[in-house]
Amino acid sequence: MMLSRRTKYGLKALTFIARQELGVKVQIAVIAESENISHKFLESILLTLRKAGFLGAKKGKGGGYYLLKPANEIMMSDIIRLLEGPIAMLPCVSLNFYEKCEDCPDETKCAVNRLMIEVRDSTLAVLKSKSLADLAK
Amino acid sequence: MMLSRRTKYGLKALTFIARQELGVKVQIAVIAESENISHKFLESILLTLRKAGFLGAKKGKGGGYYLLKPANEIMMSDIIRLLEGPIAMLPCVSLNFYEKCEDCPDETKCAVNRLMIEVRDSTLAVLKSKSLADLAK
DNA sequence: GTATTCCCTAGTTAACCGATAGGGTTTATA
DNA sequence: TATAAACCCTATCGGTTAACTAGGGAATAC
Repeated sequence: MMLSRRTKYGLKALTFIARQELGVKVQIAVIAESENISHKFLESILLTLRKAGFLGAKKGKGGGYYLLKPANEIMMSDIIRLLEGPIAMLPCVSLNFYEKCEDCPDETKCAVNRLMIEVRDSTLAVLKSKSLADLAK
Repeated sequence: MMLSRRTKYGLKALTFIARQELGVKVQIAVIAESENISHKFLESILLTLRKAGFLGAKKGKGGGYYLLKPANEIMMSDIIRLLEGPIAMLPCVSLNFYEKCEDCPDETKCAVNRLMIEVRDSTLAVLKSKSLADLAK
């Protein structure tokens, strides 16, 4: 139910980067200090975001991270799926990470399944409607 | 982000009980077998639900668990708060389990905070509108 | 060529989840 | 009143994961 620090830090870092002028490179150390995040931990989070294609990175002096896409095209649902995993609260209602429940013979008859589909849809409606640009405002 | 088995089993058990005639007592063993839940684990879950006032219990032969309130007065938000804990995805946006973030100097200025408030509200809207009677249907 | 900055793998520690163990207590009923 | 049925309660444990931490490697600007 809880958001991991990983995701929370990732969102904060992205927001920080999105607030810079377009194309400006931001260093891990700068974000880490400003947002009170462990440097090394943040490093691994930004690496994940880079590998997934949200961030670009430049090494060496004057290097740093920068957005690869306009902030208004980076949707919260995508970031959270990447850093946190499924948005659904049960594997059996996950759109992107579906897994059958062991204990449930027929999930179409499962009351919990039905409830969690509704929760998923309402959460997804929010996360799909919010972009990084909204966070940075 | 994920719902614990504890909560899932608890919801399934409550639904099972709610489907009985009013006042009928249901034994742990019956629910455990029907829903494929470990007997001992389910025992501890039902105990929690009883102590919180959702279930009554009768000991001895012919005993079992039964609802203390009509199913349509038992709201999902209350059950999930009891079994799972906070509905909010960050302590700093939790209504019932609020905690300040260590890393955030001012949460009114925190973009993640604002986003998670929206997620919380939309989740809560669903969970407050659904009762055990809806699940049992 | 050296300081800067990101890249990558692996390890560590603490907490937690799901489950189990093993009794104790109450109650119905013969 | 003996017995079996059923819930009550605490403790423990193995496995997994989260949140870091360590330490070096590779690219780049100057």
